[in-house]
Amino acid sequence: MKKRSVTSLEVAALAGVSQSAVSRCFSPNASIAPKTRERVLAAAKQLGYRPNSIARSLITRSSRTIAVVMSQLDNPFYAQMLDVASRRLQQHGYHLLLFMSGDEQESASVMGEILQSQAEGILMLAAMLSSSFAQECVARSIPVVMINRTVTFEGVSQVASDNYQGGYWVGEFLVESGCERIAFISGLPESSTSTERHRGFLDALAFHGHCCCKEARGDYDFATAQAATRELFNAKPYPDAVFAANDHMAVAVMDTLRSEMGLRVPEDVSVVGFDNTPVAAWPSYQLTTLQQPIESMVVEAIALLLAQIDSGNVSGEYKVLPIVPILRASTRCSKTVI
Amino acid sequence: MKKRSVTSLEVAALAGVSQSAVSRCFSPNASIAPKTRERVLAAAKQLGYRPNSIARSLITRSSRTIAVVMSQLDNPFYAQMLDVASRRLQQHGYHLLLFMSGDEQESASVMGEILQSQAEGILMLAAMLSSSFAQECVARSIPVVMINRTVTFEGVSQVASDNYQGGYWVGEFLVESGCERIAFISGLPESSTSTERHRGFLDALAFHGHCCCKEARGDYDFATAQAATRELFNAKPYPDAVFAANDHMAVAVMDTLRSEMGLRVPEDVSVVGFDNTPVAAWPSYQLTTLQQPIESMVVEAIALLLAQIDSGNVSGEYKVLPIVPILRASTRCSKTVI
DNA sequence: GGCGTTGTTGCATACGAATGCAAATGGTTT
DNA sequence: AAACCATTTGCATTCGTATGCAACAACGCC
Repeated sequence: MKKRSVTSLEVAALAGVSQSAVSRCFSPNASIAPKTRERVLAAAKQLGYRPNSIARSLITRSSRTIAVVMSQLDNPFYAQMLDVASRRLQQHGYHLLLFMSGDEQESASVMGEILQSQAEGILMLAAMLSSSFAQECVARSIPVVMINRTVTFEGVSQVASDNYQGGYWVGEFLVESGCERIAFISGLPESSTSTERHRGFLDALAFHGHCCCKEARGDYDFATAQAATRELFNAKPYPDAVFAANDHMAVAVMDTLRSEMGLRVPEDVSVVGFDNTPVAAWPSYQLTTLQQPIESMVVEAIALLLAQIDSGNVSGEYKVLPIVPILRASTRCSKTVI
Repeated sequence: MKKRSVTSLEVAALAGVSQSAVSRCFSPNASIAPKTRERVLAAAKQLGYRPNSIARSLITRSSRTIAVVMSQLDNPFYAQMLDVASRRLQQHGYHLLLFMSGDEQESASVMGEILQSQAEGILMLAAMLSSSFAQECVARSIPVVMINRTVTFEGVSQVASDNYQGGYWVGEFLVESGCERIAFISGLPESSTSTERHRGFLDALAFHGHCCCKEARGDYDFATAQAATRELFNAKPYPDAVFAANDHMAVAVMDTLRSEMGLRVPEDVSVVGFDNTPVAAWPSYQLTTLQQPIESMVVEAIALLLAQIDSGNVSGEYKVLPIVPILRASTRCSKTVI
């Protein structure tokens, strides 16, 4: 059935050497005479030989593969992370096995696949990890790094941007720019990013003697944010500021305010988002938002993974990276902010 | 160094059977007594055994892996395709190995990696394939399917939406809605999607006795489209319609017209995009555009791949899927269009 | 009870490359 | 020419699982 591929043995025969010699030609630091090497490479080229990395993985017991688990790809923010992760892993000579995991049960089958696949590390991009699999990974000393999801399992590493600080900054900024009735639209309640932003935000308001006048729940997507906006603005007095837990929703808020409520941004309502996605910079929105250091987060996460793979022992580390406020025209500004 | 993982041999020892019996418990349709199976599964569970799919791949000579090559993930259109592809492959029991390939030289190293990885099929999402690698894939009977990139190599399959027809529709529609000075912003010149759209568009204009008043080049991204817009509108008489080769650019055009030129859409200028990305539906844009059947394209591409893998012989097939016009408020409409 | 039939099981081998070890090679020194 | 060393090479084994084949058991049938 399957077509036989060219093996090192055939190359060896053609070059008149042993299979070992062929192998040594394709592994760095191996002892091989330049002349032999040349002859072998010529034979390999002639036959179209490529080392079979599956066989190599089996004998060396290292797949040089990292599994990446994601829950959504429609958010450009995570798509960009995947982009960075992919290029970065390629640079380090690792392959990237991609898995999408939605509900609980799908997640179980995905984790099963990953464990069988002999991936050497797992990168979770905004995806959840069940406690039992976390344990199983630790038991097999497979490092796991979660990005933007907090979890309390022993041995699981985390990289996150400082969502609390970001939320705090928004609260403080809106108060200082003179907003009085400040509303919040959350993301998925189970996502720690949303809850952290929320907590920081409320703490800042409280510190300045304010409180959050209204809250609604979104799902990080356009439609729910639109519904949330209608809910927030269903009765006067309207909020004069809305903090949405991500840009995607903030943009939905702006669109809804303008097209359905006839309100202006920022004159009538200030809007703040989170993520600094490309859309936030578009002239139509000019959204004030917080930039997560996407690239650094991914780079840091991969560094953690590879370090743990190299050292051989998994350790639950926790990195928090600072967030940068991006001030644009979707918010009133009564004073200069650093 | 490497921690030894639990093998079928250890499970066999614990269950008091041979290694073969353990293997048979984990392969469907194998001959195994229910009682033995139960005993083995219990032992496997106790030890935390998972079959090593690398060893399995080596002996069965099938990796059950598809390599996906992309050039960009910042375009949500392709991110969505990847999403669909991933879930679909998972359903079929295949793994997805992701590669990003930018320039020529990177592409060569990526293709080398793929060939070594023993992937059973290659899906190119808007990425280019060099002639030599196409040949090498055919020689190894590895099926290759390209989505939205045309290529003339023997044995390489293609799935595309009917870009020509889409472009034709736009040309016809703009003429019929009374536009007089119709401009075009292209995508990357080497992408067949852009050239096909362009060709259909020009043919339609010509058929109706019009021509394209001005053209500019974009790169499918926001910034270049903005530059292109400035170029198109640097002198009067302004175009009264712009067809951008994708939504991303169309949105950039609208933003630039509104914020920099003080022009209204669609009163002063009609704008048409391509792709029907989520942004196109946002209230601020209400972009008339053409919807590519993303899901069908990917599903079709994967069906082609798997069929060729099963049958064992690669064949260069070519599928064109119809495109659906989505009429929104970014264009004037002087007559009812189907 | 002997025989054929069906269903299970274990043995042995294969997949393709990496690598420890010993043998062989080649060059240099005494 | 012998002895020595450094380098290169081949042999044999290994990784963990699948599978053809033969042995075997259980069972019903004549």
